[in-house]
Amino acid sequence: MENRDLARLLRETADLMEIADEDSFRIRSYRRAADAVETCSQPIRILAAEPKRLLEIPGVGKGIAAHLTEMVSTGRFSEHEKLLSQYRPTMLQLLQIQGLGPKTIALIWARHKASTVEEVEALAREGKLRELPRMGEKAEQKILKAITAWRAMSGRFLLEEARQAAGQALARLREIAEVEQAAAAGSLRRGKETVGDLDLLVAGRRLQGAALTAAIDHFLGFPGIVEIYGRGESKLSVRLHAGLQIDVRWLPPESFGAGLLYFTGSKAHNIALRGRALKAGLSLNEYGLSPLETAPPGKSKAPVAAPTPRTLSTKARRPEDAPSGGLLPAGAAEVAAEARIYHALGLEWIAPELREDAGEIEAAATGHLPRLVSEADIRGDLHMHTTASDGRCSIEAMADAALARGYEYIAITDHSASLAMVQGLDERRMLQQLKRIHAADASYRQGRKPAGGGRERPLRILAGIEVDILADGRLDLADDVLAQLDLVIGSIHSRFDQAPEAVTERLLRAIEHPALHLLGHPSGRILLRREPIALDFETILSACAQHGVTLEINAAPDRLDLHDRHARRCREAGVKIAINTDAHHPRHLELLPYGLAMARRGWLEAKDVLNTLPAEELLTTLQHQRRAAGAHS
DNA sequence: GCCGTTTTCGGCCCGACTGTTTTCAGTCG
Repeated sequence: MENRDLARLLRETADLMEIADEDSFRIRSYRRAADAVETCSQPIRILAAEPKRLLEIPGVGKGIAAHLTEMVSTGRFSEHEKLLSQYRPTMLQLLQIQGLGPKTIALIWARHKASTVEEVEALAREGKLRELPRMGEKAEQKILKAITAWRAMSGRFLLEEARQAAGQALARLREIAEVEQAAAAGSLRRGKETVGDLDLLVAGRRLQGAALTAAIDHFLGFPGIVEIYGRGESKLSVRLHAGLQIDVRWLPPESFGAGLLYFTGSKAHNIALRGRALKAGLSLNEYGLSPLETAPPGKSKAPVAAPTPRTLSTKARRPEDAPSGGLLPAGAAEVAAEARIYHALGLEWIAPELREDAGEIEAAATGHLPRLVSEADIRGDLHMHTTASDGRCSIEAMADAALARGYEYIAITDHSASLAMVQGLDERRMLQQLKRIHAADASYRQGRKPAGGGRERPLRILAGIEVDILADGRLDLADDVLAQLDLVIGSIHSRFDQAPEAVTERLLRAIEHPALHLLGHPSGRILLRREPIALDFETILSACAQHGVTLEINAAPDRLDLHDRHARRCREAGVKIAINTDAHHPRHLELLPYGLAMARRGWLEAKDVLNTLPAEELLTTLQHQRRAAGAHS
């Protein structure tokens, strides 16, 4: 059992304990232990050989250590099984439905013996839920709506989960000597925020006959595989225990570029490309680009070896400029293979994130593709938490991590008091925190050596806060304190189930506040559990333009709450975007590629992004922004 | 459950918000 499996079992047990109405502190211990196990740098199954070493993990005591030892040695967890026999595994799904909590689930189970989404849905439709205490027609409707939203999300996986699985599966494939090329295609490569299944492509000259059979057998030894859907001439289809489907296809080496292009999609992009090929008398499929059957006599049917058209030769992007921001670093050879096809169609190579038939083909034909923002453009992170609220580490630890990444600045933005669960900062504690940030800034701006080596560099540490936007649009921290901060992020932390008009109104009032710099959760869309709310985004956008407020792309994989089409509208409206990781731990800075993927899908260039500015320019911009807003109000 | 300790128990996780109330339970972050 890997750490992630152990953490999952602990979390599921905690969820079931909640339904069983057990002690909340005990439940919290299970969740904390799950976090600790998941982030533990060493495999628990190794540590478990010496039980003392398990106790060294913070959050793991005698009780949890015994549970871990049981899981590692027997592959089972008796406490988990006991709760499951008492309740039902499907209740874990019910917990994912917005508005359905452990108490309600326990009540529905006690009264109706209903434990599946379908059963609860039926009860709601029959008007039977309203008969339960403290439930009414409104609550029933809300649950039905939440079930619809849940259905839309289920069966899809967060980009992060898919990328991890793809990384492991690709590593397995690359162990095979005959595999010369291997890459992930599909929506993962396009950087979509959720992924339905994985498409992996492999190619090798000797990958046929007995060698192919042996290669497939080797891949089937991949530990996560629980089911084989199909094993055919050109494709293998399996399912992992988490439910994710992986399709592996093998292609002739000369078709690898065409295959990558074809299986990366999107469907709309492929259709448009094929149309363009047809007009040029060519046929495009997953094996290559070739002259049409009906082509004029004399033309061979051999695949077109496509030279770069002269008209594009000066503008064509070098493939190495292109790879997608680090999320899935594509090999230069693979990109070059794709580029040959694009060039043969009179197009520049198009970054996978843009392939939606949303104007990218026209732009590629005329040399007007955006120069997409990339990891190297980002100079700092403007949204970070520390132990002052729910972060795990000190200001200095976060600063060191930023320094190691080569950043020029960071902003420390802990939660404000309304987020009581994490002991958010009230005015008094914010002022104390401000002193600490100023002290750290004074020290780091003199220059520090990054932990991993390298020359001494200065780092600016900005003082900020993530304030809560209350239901009436007020910010939950006094104006005189807000005025002392470099950066104020406003986020909504409660009641996303308000009517969209009410949430829009709430955001508009916050945008008008002279101290607000950045709007978090700007589209009311937290990926993990919700469908987008139908906010009046255009009105929000023009208010941001008027008041100089920047919108945030939150790179945490379960956030990404600014949709790519919103990002693109920001660009058109001249409203800046900040791409932040919302880091609660130094490691979270590595999540930047997820935010970048969203930004790139929204066609953003470096100039559209606030945190590509050099430190001094950024500070000036933030100060100016406050003055402009102040003048307005 | 874990943690810390003036060591074996007491503290840890609470405010905003809604829908159902007629004073508050349940959910969320």
